[in-house]
Amino acid sequence: MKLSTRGQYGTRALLDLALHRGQRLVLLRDIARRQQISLQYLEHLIAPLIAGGILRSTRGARGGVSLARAPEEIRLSEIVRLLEGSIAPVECIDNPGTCTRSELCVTRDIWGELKQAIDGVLESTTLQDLVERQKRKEGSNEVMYYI
Amino acid sequence: MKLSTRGQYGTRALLDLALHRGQRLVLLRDIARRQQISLQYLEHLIAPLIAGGILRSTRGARGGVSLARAPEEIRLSEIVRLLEGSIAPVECIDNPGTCTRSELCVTRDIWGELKQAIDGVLESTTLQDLVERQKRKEGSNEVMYYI
DNA sequence: TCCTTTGTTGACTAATTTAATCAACAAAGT
DNA sequence: ACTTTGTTGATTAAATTAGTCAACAAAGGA
Repeated sequence: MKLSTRGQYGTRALLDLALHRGQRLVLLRDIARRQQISLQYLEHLIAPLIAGGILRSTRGARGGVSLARAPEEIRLSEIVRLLEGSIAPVECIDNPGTCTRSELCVTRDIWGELKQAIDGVLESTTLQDLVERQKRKEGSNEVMYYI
Repeated sequence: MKLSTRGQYGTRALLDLALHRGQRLVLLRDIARRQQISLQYLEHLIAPLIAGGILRSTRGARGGVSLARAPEEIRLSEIVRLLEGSIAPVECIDNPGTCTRSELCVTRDIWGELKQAIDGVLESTTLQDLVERQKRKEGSNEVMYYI
């Protein structure tokens, strides 16, 4: 039941981007530095996020990335799904055909409820929620969001 | 965010045992057959359940396994923890020291809430709940619990 | 006592997944 | 042209998963 580094890093990267967006595009290099993620690894996490319509990017000098939508419109569930695939704890939730006992299996039912519980948290949290939490958390301190 | 076969098979095996317990001990061989799990693999899943005080076993002829406690007293959270380890979706929930940013990291906070949500489902479900669900589900039919 | 049955344990292995890195490329600006 | 920045595919080392093999331990029965 572990989240891989893809989901962890990807979420951190998007929060970092949401916190640092301004007039100009944000450089992957800067996100990588602030979040202590290897740039080359981060580049590979970016691709599915662009394909999924969460990120926009521009190449070349003065290029960089930006959110394709408002942070209020980006849910954690979407980020995790794009980077990790389905969050169903077992295969047979998404594909009942993979197991012949699916129809009568009550353990399957429970794993389905588990998936709903997970979904509840991820669906109800947006990038904006994380931004606000972060600002509230660091508010009184003078700390910046990992400069 | 996947459950491994250890957690899946282990839960199925314990439910099977709860459904089939009677006067005599239940044979691992029978559980394995009914649940379509290799006996040799099942044997390895049994060990941590015995160590964890969920199962009791007797060797030799007329031997077998039985629940060490009433099914009402066995929670899914315990089964999963014994077979899969911590259900925390990221390391830093259990060990904040593994990441230097733990204190100020709001993504960590969210993964903590995710863990709580998962725990909520697993803590609130007992083996007896699964037994009742199974009986209710098969009740009107004449189907047996995977003979 | 010896044999059979049943659970226990440790060693090993093949396949898969994870977490990256290397390297060539594409596009945008100067 | 040249530099900067993102894009993509190939490759790899390490870890994890899902088992199997095989020797052993204990209980009961003949």
